[in-house]
Amino acid sequence: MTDISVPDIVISRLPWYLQTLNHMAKEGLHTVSSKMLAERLGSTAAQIRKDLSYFGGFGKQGTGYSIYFLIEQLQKILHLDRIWQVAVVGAGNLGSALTHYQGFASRGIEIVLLFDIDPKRIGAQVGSIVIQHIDSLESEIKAKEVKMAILTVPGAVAQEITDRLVLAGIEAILNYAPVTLMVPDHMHVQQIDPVLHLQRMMYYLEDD
Amino acid sequence: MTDISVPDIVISRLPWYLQTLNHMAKEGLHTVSSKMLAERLGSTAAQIRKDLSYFGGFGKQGTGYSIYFLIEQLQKILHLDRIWQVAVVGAGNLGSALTHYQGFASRGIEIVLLFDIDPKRIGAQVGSIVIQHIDSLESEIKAKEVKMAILTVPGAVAQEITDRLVLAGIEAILNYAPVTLMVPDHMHVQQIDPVLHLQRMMYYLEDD
DNA sequence: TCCCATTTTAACCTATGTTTGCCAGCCTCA
DNA sequence: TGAGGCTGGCAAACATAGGTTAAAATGGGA
Repeated sequence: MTDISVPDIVISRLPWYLQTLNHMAKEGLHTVSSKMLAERLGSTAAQIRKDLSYFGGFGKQGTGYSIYFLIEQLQKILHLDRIWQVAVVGAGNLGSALTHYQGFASRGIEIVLLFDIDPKRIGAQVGSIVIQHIDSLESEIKAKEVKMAILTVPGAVAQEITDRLVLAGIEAILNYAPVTLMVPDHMHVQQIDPVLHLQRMMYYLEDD
Repeated sequence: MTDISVPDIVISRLPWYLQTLNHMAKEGLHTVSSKMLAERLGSTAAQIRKDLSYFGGFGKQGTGYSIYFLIEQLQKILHLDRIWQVAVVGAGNLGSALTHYQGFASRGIEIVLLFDIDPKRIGAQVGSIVIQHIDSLESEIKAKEVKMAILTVPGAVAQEITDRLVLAGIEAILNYAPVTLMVPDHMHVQQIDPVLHLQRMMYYLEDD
């Protein structure tokens, strides 16, 4: 359910703050001012203060923010104080690469299911996960009560698979397929299409 | 150089429009109304009309937009009426998967360089590209006059590599590493971190 | 040929997001 | 212990983005 009281654009910046705060913590820092954080992020101090103030006063005047405390608070806000289980649909190059990705486990994300339609791939192991046939998508997702899915199937079948994910109880989809998915209102979708991101930047490049 | 006359948020939506228009063209449609396009995209008709009107009147009253003409115009605006050569830095799972990705060639993007630091990988072929040592990054990029790079190196070295890319003449970076890159003002960076996207959606999910 | 439904366009208005300015609290240093 | 410099939080001002409305153009059908 979408909490409209905090703008989505603010929510979208919180993981980004958190990422840098974690780096700072690793560097041994204990406190940070909004100004310092802004410089590191290429943002502004006012923006960071305003974003954080939606959730309460985390800072201390004259000092700044306790990095440890702020990380803890952001994790609570974003519901990161638990492990989130995620299903990957599509075990091609990209799906396999993502399943292998080290950055998930260290940040509270666990890939627990991996599906494909190609009989030659079924049963093969990617890391510690066995590739299952897409026929068991609904039953496995329901059994494990997985709420998030990563979609790395060809564009031609992405919508069809999405419909099945919705019926299986998935509530959030990270979509790598180059199509705009049509989903019910309660669903959350994030699009990751490298081509779209590159094209956006091409606009600003000189056309030699 | 950033053209401030058209908001970046508008630019960011154009590739998305283009993607769906291309799908519609493949389906055999010839014209589309802003209303129809909005329904397909989960956007609003007014927004689409307003976005397009920044660049001129592409539509016809009573009819809508010619899909073919609109695709052509958007391609011109985004500088897609040419092939863009891109370098990939980091030939791990993700870098290799991206280099293989079929969706680039069909949309005017050509991966022409692939770098890694691991001696065991140098010389290996990924598709039609040979992995080169990162020592030759600057010389190869300059020789080929490549302006865009995809970064799939570990977070720990991402900033260092970025600095080298900037000096080599790269102007736009698609960054898959889980760090916020610090770059000069004239550079364009797009961040693709699956964890950040997932975390953003976790906020909206019930914390069982 | 004329009328009506459709749809863009452009101007305007509303809502949303960002920045600024100010104040109060906190720390440091003399 | 007191003064001065930082710093977060808040509210108001400002800028930007989105939605609405009225007018004009188009095409189709009677």
